[in-house]
Amino acid sequence: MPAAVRPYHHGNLKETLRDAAVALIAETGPRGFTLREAARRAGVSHNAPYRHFRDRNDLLAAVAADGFDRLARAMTRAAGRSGPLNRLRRSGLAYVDFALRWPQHFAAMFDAPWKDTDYPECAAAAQRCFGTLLGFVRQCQDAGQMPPGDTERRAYHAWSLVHGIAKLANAGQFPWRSKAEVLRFCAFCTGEGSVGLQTAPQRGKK
Amino acid sequence: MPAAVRPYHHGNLKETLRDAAVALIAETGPRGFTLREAARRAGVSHNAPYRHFRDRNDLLAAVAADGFDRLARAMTRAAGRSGPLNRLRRSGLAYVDFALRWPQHFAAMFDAPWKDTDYPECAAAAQRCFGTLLGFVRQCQDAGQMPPGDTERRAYHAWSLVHGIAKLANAGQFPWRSKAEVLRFCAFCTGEGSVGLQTAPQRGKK
DNA sequence: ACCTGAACACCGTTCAAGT
DNA sequence: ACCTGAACACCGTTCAAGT
Repeated sequence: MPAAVRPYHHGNLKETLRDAAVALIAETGPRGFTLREAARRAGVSHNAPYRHFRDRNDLLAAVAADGFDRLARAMTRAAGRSGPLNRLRRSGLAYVDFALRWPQHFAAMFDAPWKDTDYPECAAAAQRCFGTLLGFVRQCQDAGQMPPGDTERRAYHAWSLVHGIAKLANAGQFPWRSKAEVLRFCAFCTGEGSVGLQTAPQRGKK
Repeated sequence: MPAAVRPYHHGNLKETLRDAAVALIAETGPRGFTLREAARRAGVSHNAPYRHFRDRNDLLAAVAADGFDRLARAMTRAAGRSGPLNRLRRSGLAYVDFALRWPQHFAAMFDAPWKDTDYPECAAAAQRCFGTLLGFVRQCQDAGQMPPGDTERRAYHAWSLVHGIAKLANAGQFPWRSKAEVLRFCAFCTGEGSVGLQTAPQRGKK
């Protein structure tokens, strides 16, 4: 057997399996994904994956970690080089865009049970992702475009908003059918001089 | 066999199965839930459920619809009889509280694939749930506590925020370990004269 | 109408065995 | 070290059959 037919003995079976899992999840969702089918696509026996992953959840965690890396890159890329507040908003739009573009990948990142046990590489990737957002919020504060203090909480606040939009959109709970409409809604939520839901100014009070 | 031993021939097998599913999901998560185990707990054969539910997803949809009903009731109850803005905030807190108290039920409501096919009773229950929120936003606008117009979008905005908080909390993405801390964060997000993320006032601009 | 048992084609996971 | 085949205890779903 030439090496081209069996390249899995050279150490890249792990990545091959992860990519097969990504493709499989993209097709049928995290629930439809099976270890045996991933192995089948990688051209190995149904329990070869156990040489590289503890169990099914461990492979899902690898998919999730890969997703967090891609998401962080997409946010940084989208932010560009404009003012801090616009960078924050654009990264939020990129977050929602990512979720709509790779709904299954997104589900593997947040709905999988990888918090049950320890999947350090996955938690680290998620932390890097949040760190990107935190940096943008800090820049907004440094530039006087957001109130000072509570930097972490404000970043978690921004994350919650875009995460909720992404999740509800993927769950089909919004009336908007196209991705463009959802992104317009996201811009609505983060626009108008706030990155949140506006209340009327408390006139006459204090 | 006395009726007490076999009460399932009288038409309440459907509810019994749904409650068994709820309990099962609460114990092991939506993924751990199986039709066969639910049937076992209900004391019927492993395919008796097919008399009442099309398939596994159909039973999950019944669980989800039940969850939406409970959530809507919890939000209305929590709102109480104070001012409109406080009612909106309290219902948001109740939303997050519900998600933290019944994480698996909440997952069945939003992560299950019941949007793939038609589960009308589930969609209707979700709509009633959103309608509660929409009513509170409208009352805020009528009382001049939120800017007029875009009522639907503002309600979806509020929903997105609390949904994101609930989801990220249940995914273990927040640093806060206790429910009380998460609820305090939720109050932080919806407090301070806004129900969203504050940006600094655009001084000097228009 | 409602429920049952047997059957089919799948899973995840384990284990002894091969190179 | 890395991979395989057989085996175990599960699934969801279908179908002919029972009352």
